[in-house]
Amino acid sequence: MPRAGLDPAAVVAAGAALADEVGLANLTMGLLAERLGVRTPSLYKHVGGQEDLNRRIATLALGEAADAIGGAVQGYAGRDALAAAARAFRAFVLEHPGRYGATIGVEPHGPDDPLAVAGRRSLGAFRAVLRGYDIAEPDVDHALRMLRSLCHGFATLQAANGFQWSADIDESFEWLISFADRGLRAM
Amino acid sequence: MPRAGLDPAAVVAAGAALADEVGLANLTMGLLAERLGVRTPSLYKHVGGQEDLNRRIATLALGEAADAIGGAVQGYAGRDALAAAARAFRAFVLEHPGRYGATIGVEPHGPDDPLAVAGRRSLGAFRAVLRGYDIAEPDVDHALRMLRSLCHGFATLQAANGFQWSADIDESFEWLISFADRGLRAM
DNA sequence: TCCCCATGGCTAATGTTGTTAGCTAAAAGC
DNA sequence: GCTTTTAGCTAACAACATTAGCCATGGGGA
Repeated sequence: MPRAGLDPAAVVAAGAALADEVGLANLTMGLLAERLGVRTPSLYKHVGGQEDLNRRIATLALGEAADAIGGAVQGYAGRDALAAAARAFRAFVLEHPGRYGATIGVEPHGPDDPLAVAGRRSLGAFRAVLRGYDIAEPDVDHALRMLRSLCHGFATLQAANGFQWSADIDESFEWLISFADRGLRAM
Repeated sequence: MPRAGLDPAAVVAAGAALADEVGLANLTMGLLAERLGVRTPSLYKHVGGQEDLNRRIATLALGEAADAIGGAVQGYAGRDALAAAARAFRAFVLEHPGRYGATIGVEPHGPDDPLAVAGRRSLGAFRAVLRGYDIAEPDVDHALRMLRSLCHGFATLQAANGFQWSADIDESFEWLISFADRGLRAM
């Protein structure tokens, strides 16, 4: 019985990668165990179960998304920052649909939940973009929600193949960035 | 053995209602059968299985959404139409989170799939709103995708309790409608 | 160096859920 | 009234998540 040398982080990382490959809905404990060269019940030594695994994948994903967006925005402001953030977000969702899907519908257990921390961090990356615009304080929260809805909606619709008809999707996304930029500058 | 008098439509309607009650993830064939006063395997006389049931619920939901939005828009144009459509859409998602959730990630099997027909119909309701603005033809598809992303993103984020912090959510949504209206009028 | 014990792996077993097979009685058509 | 279709049933099976309980590994202390 040679040891596999697993730990929670390795299990979560493999779970996230597998979710991206086969889709979150097809991520099964048995499949993940097989991928890790281990029998299914062994996973329970590292994660609490499927719900806990999903939570941890979501936390990982939100942290990675925050890094990706934050990194992309570095050195830019205004329209350039907005475009960089939006593109980085969409790229992340399209490259990692499984782990991003894990973030939908999970709620933090409290303000100290790592999930909540990662969520605030990724929100902060978007909030930084808004500092490049001249937005009155009471409007900032609304603008943030608008940006988030726009990016989340577009990326998830595309990931789910929700855009059926002809027009080019990349072009639509660039159009959408311009639309948001014009609106924010006009405030 | 008295007959229950079921048919596919009744099963799908009950499934949609149950999904709204307990959440799509908790919609189980056994629970639905119990709700209908029937044993689980009997459901398979009316629907092909869980995937088929989900598809049919999605089709129902898209049709209902199209009706709700189309009805709300009647007699309005421009900003009023946009606001009516957006509010009707969000109300539908919040009142029927289960059946709306069923629409996410399902793909039509072809252009004649009832799912595709219902999808085009609900899209048409949004497209009608855009006719009240002066938008150049090549921009219409992009604007449509923008509207859809905005409404879908906002409604699903709210349904998943994705908006944590303080600001009032209804107020944010109204703000978002104004934002979109200003942007569309400025084209 | 040797022992010990915490721990990560295993097998076996259980409960839940989706699904199929095959039977039977109720309805519907002639 | 007889036949045919069919909607319901029971029984059974397969996949999956999870728990219980066993045992070997391997690191830390005597």
